[in-house]
Amino acid sequence: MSKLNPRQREAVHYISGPLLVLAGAGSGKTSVITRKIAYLVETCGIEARHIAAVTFTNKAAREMKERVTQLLPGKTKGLTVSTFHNLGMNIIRREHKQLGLKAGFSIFDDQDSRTLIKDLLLHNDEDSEHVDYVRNMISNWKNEMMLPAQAEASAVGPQEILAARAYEAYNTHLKAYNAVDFDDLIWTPVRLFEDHPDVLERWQRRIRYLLVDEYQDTNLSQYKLVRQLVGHRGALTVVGDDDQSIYAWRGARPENLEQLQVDFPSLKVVKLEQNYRSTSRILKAANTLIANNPHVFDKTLWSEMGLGDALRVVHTRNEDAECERVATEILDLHLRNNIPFKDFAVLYRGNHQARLLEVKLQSYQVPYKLSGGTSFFSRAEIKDLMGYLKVLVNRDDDNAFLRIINLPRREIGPTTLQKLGEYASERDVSLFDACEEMGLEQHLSKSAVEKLRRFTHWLHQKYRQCYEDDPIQAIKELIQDIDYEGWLFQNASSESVAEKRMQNVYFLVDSLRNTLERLQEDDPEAGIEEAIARLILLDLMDRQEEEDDSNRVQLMTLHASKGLEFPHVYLMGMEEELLPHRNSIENGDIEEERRLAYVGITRAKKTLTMTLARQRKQFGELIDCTASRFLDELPPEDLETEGHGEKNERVNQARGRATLNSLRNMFDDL
DNA sequence: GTGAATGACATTTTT
DNA sequence: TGTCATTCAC
Repeated sequence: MSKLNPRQREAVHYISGPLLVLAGAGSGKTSVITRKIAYLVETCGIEARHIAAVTFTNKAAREMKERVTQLLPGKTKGLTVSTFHNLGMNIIRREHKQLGLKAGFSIFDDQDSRTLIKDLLLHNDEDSEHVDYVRNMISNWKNEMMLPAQAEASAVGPQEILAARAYEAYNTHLKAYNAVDFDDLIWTPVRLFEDHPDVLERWQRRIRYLLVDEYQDTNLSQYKLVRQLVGHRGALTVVGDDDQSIYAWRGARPENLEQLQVDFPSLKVVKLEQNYRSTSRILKAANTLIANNPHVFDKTLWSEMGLGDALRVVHTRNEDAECERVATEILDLHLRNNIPFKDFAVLYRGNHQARLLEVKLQSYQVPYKLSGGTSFFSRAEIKDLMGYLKVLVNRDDDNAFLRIINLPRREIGPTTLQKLGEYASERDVSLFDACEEMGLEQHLSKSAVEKLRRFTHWLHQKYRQCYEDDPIQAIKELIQDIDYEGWLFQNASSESVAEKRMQNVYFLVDSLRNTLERLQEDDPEAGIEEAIARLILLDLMDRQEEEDDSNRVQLMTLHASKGLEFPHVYLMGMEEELLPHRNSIENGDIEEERRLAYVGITRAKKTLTMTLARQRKQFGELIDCTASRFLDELPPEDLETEGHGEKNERVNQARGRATLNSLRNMFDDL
């Protein structure tokens, strides 16, 4: 780790009051946070267990933790470096009794929420078309800390009122299921702290210095949580960049940066403007572009990384030519200049743009990694097993119960479940408990009751084994008991798919064991239910991918690229209606799109190539495209345009062919 | 329970 | 134009 520059040092050493670090892209903000933690421990004598650093992603948290551990070997015991959601979960876990939650409470992920909302809407005879709309509304309300009643009171129009009613029902059901969703993980602690100052005080005593990363991405409830934990002490450092706020559509409030000055009149502001990532020309372009947005805090990035190449703007005939160009050029540079594939990243606005590119990369056998897409936890086999685990530790989770009750087949069909559901709601108990009630026999056939009880009885056994014996062994036996492997092979399209899925299942069990072991290092009392909850918040996919540190071209959306850097960046689809996106143009949200372009540009270390197509097939129709307004906002003297105007078209095609031929020859030689 | 047929859809998605 | 999810017939 290199020496800190004066600004960075100032940010690290300032501890006498609240501090806002405006950290431009690539200005070494992670270094500042990690060094500051080390400084607090070593120089200021604050124990690690009294320090908390909060980030948004697991990846950032992991990285930070690793770097702190390097700086402070053996002195990080008890240090909290976690995501907002993880912190919230820990608070809820410790205080669950006050909150009316039972120990093994379930955490509903996006998909679980969706399913529940869908059921609720159908149940009320509403069309289920608005599921996503309602889910978004509920999430927004929760982030804005509005209860269902408040939401309904402030609702405008029938659609919103409907959504607010669904919100009410949704919350009631969550409660009955002994479950919380992602948004609750933040908001529930906030409400708890509001109602119980004594509890808050306890947590304030525990967290004596708080550091928050990516502060521009905090929403209202996260902001509130930060304020509560900090109290009046002002022992707070937040790091953020208003120019990289690209999640406003998800409730993020970049205004929270400005709000700090209001909340803490003594706030000190430090700007980090030296960039250690990109060449001057790339930074100049980024600065020029973002200057078109209004700013509360002005900053200008500069670097000592040399002038660098001009930014290239490549016009192509259509999206096919665009992808072809990117794919062949990467392969060409790889073969000719020996540049490893992992030094390239291709960024785009929407996931669909990756499809054609994938085809092209495949045809040239260029290895690539597509990030985004289905996460580990949305995979069916993982959801299945998680369903079992959830019911195992939380019998009230009807959602999980319904997922697994007939999987694999136990000959328990919809009719049985319907009747069971009616009986359960009549008796006001969970489905699981309803199975065991004596009265059930009057509502269901003898054989149906028996099938249900065989299931609950079996699960009870597993439960006992979990808590009296080895939980991991119990889970392994559970998987064997239901012959999940057999079920996978029976249902998968091919053997290799089934094998892959079974591997995922083993991977999950393995991760569970690791998580449990690590938890028990800190707290020998930690049970399997804590490990399960922890796992839901972790994206295992990341780690699985990271393990094979492969040499592949990185493909991702602009959003996903935030926080990363690559020597050579391709920015595809620099067109009006794509970047800025059509919807954003309609809503007038150009500024966030501009920040998105800014984020993309600032990912590049050495070269940046922006591509666009003259024509693009959209929904089966051929559309003429206009170059993105953002291209006009870049300094022309730093751009090198290629393929613009009809005349050059033939030259380009010829060049494309020549490139291809030379590549073919090289392949033949190999 | 499965497969074909239809129809709606088509931004971004840290947890 | 592809994709997906739902639906219907078997």
